[in-house]
Amino acid sequence: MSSVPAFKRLPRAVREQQMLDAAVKVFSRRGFHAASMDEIAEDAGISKPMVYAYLGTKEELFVACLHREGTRMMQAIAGAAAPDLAADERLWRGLKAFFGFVGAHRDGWAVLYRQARGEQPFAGELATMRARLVEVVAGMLDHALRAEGREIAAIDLEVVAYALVGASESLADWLADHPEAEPEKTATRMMNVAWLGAAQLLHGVTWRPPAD
Amino acid sequence: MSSVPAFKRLPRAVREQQMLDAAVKVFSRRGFHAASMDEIAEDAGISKPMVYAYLGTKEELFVACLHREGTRMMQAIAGAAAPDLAADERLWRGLKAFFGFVGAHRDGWAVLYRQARGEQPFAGELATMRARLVEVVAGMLDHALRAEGREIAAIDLEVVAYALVGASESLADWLADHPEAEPEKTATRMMNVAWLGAAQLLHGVTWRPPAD
DNA sequence: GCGTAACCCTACGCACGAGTAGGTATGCTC
DNA sequence: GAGCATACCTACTCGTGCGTAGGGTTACGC
Repeated sequence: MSSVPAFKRLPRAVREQQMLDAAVKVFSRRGFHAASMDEIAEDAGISKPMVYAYLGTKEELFVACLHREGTRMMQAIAGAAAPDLAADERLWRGLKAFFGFVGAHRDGWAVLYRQARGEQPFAGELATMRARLVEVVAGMLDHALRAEGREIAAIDLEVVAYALVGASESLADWLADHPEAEPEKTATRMMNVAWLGAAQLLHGVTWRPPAD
Repeated sequence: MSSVPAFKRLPRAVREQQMLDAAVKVFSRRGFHAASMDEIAEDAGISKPMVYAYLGTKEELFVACLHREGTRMMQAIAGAAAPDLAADERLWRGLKAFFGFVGAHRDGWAVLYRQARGEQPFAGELATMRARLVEVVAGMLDHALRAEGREIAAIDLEVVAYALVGASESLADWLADHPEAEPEKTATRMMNVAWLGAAQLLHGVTWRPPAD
C-alpha cells in the first residue's frame, strides 16, 4: 500500500537490545510474574511473536536481562578496581563504580536486586553473581591482611565480605529510591562505615561478646 | 452419617493461625504469585473458601503474613534492646535477638525480606517496617554521639543506619541459607564490622576521598 | 428440642496471559 | 525478476488459578 511502512524494519541485533531495554524496564516496575509479555512487546514497539522468536520464553527473557545487567555491572566494577591498587583505594574505586552504575541504571539494578531475589528459578543465578563479588571483596581483605602479617579463618573472611556487600546493596537500594542523592557521596558514606570497620579488623582489633 | 467427622471443627482464632502458618510457608517457598490459594488451603488442612472467609483475598492474606511476622520480629528486637543500655550493649543485644529470630523463623524471614521486596503492593509495607528499624538504629547512634559531645547531619546518620541495617539483613540472608551456622556467632561477626566502624565514627574519625 | 449462628464443603465461572498458527511484506542475492 | 531468508503481523488456543455461589452439618443458647 503506502510506500512508507508504519514501522521500520530493523536488524535483529538492534531489535534484541530494544526488547531487552523494554523488558528490564517492565520487569523492574512490575516484577517477573506481574509483567506481561504483551506489555513488554508494546513497550519495545514490536509485536509479541517477535519477542518469542528472538529471546524465547518469558523465563529465558528474564535470564537474558539478568545476564546483560549483571555483566554490565561487574564490568563497571572490575574496570575501576584494578588489582594492583592499595586495599582502601581499590575499595573506594569499586564502590564509586558500583554506586555510579546503580545511579545510572536504576531499572537494571531493580531487576537484579529486587526481582531476581526470591523467585526460585533466578535466585541461583543471582547468588552466583553475588558470590563472585563476595569472593573479590574477601580476596581483597585477605590480601591486605597478609600484608599486615595477619590471617583470619576463611569463613570469617567470607562473612565479613558478605556484610560489606550487603551494606552496599542496601545503600544502593536507598540510592535508587532517592533520585536527588549523589552516587559519589553515597560511596563516601559507605566507605565511612565499611573501611573504618574493616581497617580495625585488619589491624587486629576485634570485638568480643560480653561474658554475661 | 458417621458420628466422627473427618476433620475437627475449630474456633476461628485457631484456624486463622493455622492458615497464616501455611501461608507463610507456601509464600516463602514459592513467592507471592507462584503460590496458589489452593496449596495454602490444602497445607492448612482446610478448604479454600474458608481462607477467603477468614483472611480475605490473596493480597490481604499476604499483608496479614507480613504484619504477623514483622510484628514478631520487631517485638523480639525491642524486647532485647532496652533503651537504657549503653550503645554497644544495646546494639549487641538487638543483633542477637534479630539473628536469633531469623534462625528460628526462616520462613517468616523469607516472606518478609525476599518476597515482599520488589512486589509493588507490598514494598511500601516493608519499607515502613525497615524505616522503623533504621530510625531506632539512627536514634541509638545519635544518642551515643551526643553523649560524646558530637553531632552529625541527620542524613548522614540515616544513611549509616541504613547501611548497618542492610548489612544485618544480608547476613540474615546468609544465615537462612546456612542451616549449620549459629545465629549468635553471626551476630558477633556483625558486631565486628558494624560496631568497630560505628565506634570510629562516634569518636570523630572519618574517611575522606582522595583528592585525585 | 428447636432455632440460629458459626463452621465447613464441592463445584463452578471467568478473566488473564503465555505461547502459537499461519500469513504478509521487504530487501538481498544471483 | 525469481528465489529465499528475514522481519513482522493479526488472531487465535488453552491452561491455570482467583474468587464465589449455594448448600450442608455441628454446637450452643433458651
